[in-house]
Formats: sequence, C-alpha cells, structure tokens
Amino acid sequence: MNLELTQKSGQTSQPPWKRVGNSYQDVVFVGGCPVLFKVDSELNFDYELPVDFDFSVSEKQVDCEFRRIFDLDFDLGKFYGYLRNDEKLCLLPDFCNGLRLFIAKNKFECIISSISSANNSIVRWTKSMDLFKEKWGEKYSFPSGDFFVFPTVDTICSVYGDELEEFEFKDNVLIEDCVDNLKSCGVGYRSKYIKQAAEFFNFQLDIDDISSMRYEEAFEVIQEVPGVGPKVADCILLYGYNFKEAFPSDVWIKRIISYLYFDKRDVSVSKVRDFGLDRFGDYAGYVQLYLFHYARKSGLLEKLRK
DNA sequence: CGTCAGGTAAAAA
DNA sequence: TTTTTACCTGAC
Repeated sequence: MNLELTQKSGQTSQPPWKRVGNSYQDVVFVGGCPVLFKVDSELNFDYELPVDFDFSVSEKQVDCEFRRIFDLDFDLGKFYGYLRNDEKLCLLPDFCNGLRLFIAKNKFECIISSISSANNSIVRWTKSMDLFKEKWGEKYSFPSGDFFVFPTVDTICSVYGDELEEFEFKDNVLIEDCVDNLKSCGVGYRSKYIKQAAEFFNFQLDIDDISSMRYEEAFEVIQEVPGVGPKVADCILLYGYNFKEAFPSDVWIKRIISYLYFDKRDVSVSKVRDFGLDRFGDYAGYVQLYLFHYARKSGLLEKLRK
C-alpha cells in the first residue's frame, strides 16, 4: 500500500490525517473510545490512548478498525490482474501502485465532507474540514499532542448556518463580526446544505440505516439528504459505507470515460455512471479512483481539459 | 476584473 | 426526462 498516495488522493471520506515525519495520525473511535492511530509509510501501525483517561480498548478491535479504514482486506493483486487483462485499463497499476480506498472513520464526517466537496477545490475543501474540527469538534489530548475530532450531528445542528443567521440571533452585531458560523469556514453556499443535512440525520434518517440497504436503494435514499446529488451520493456510499460497486461520476470521470470508451464523444455524467456500474461491477469504485489518478499523473487530465 | 473549479437544486425546455 | 442557471470563494 502507498500510504502517501492514499492520503493525498482527495478521497472525500475525510481530510488527510496529520502528517508527523513519515507517519500519519488521527483520532478514531473504537468501541466508543477515542484512540490515536499512528501509521507510517511502511504501514507500521501503533496507537495511543488519551492522557489522564481511564479506559482500555481491545487490541483486536483497534486492529480491525485500522484494517477497515485502509481497506487492507481488499485484494489489490487480484484487482491489478483484472486491470492488466483489460486493454483500456492495463496501465492503471503502474501509475497508481499501492493506492487504496480511504474508508471513513466516521460516517457523518464523510457525509459532510462529501457534501462540502461538491463544486469545490481540494485545497479549500481540506481547509474547511479542518476548521470544522478545530471550531466545533471535541478536543482530545494524547502523549503525541492535541487532536480534534469531527463535530457530532447535534453540534452541527446547534451552530449558526451563515453570517445572516448569526447576525439575527446575536442582537444585530456587525455582520463583519459574525464568524461563529458554518459559512465562515469557507464552505460558501454549501453551509445551508450542511446544516440541513445534519438536521435530516437528527430527525428523519438514522445514519446507520443505509448500511443494511442494497446499493441501488441506498443510492436513492441518500439523495434525499439536502446537498446530496448523484455524485456526492456515490462518494458517500463508496467511502462512507464501503459499497464498492458505486462509481462516483463527475466531470473528470466523464471526460476520461468519454475519451477511453466512447470515441471522445461527449457523454452525459448520468450515462457515464450507468456505464461504470455495468462494466466494472464490484470494482467500479476502485476503477473510478484509479482512472482519476491515472489521468492526473499521465497528463491525460491536462489533455482533456476543455 | 473575468474565468473557473472534483455539483446541486430549482426552473424551464 | 433532459437541459439551463445561480451559487460561495479563492486562485490565476
């Protein structure tokens, strides 16, 4: 596994973890307890418990979470065999060796992250997610330092949506002073979706209900969440719920698929998704991830830029 | 100062 | 059902 590539590949399950030397660190809840996960580029894994915190965690559970988040039980070798047998995809392993799915450590974080990524840049998206954590997330102290986790559904529900909302609630203080709201983290008009989505999970849908659904059903239901369209839905299902048959289709995947499979003809995003589901089956999510990074690294992306 | 970026929702064709 | 259009924001 290539940890660096996996961390920086812009998967919307969560922002990249904190980089310390050649390792990446972040807090993961295991059996309800915050645990600091530390993994280096050689995939050596270690963890810490909070200072002055009196509980123990099952080592087996911790290891299970680690394997789940980095999708270590997915057989990359077999996948590469599949790719090399396909004349359109045979170059993908060489350009993305060791790239894996970066699965959500927290489903709500993944959902808000995915909503925030829509029509956004990776740089701004990353900043916004880290700001959310610092402003409203619970802080935990470990021997290695302080970390913030992603805020809960309840917390996001209780935060102002934008500066206008804050302006009204705070006795009409200067609008410039209204910075204690979701929008102030740089998410723009998505702030409304974020708050509405949190409220949706508070009142209308249990976040874990999606897990027990079939993919097609989950795809429809998750789109009832404000701010979630087809692309974000597939990101949430792939990264958040590990539906590997999801094929998140955005404008880039559309261009790549059109180039590779439709003789460079312009095909709608919706058709591209249908094609991906049908053609790649349970490998759809991985093929999407690999196609995008192949295109990025090989220069195809530049070539396809309108 | 315009254009554009890893879409969605609402309106219109 | 399938196309337009407006939309925060910061980089270029």
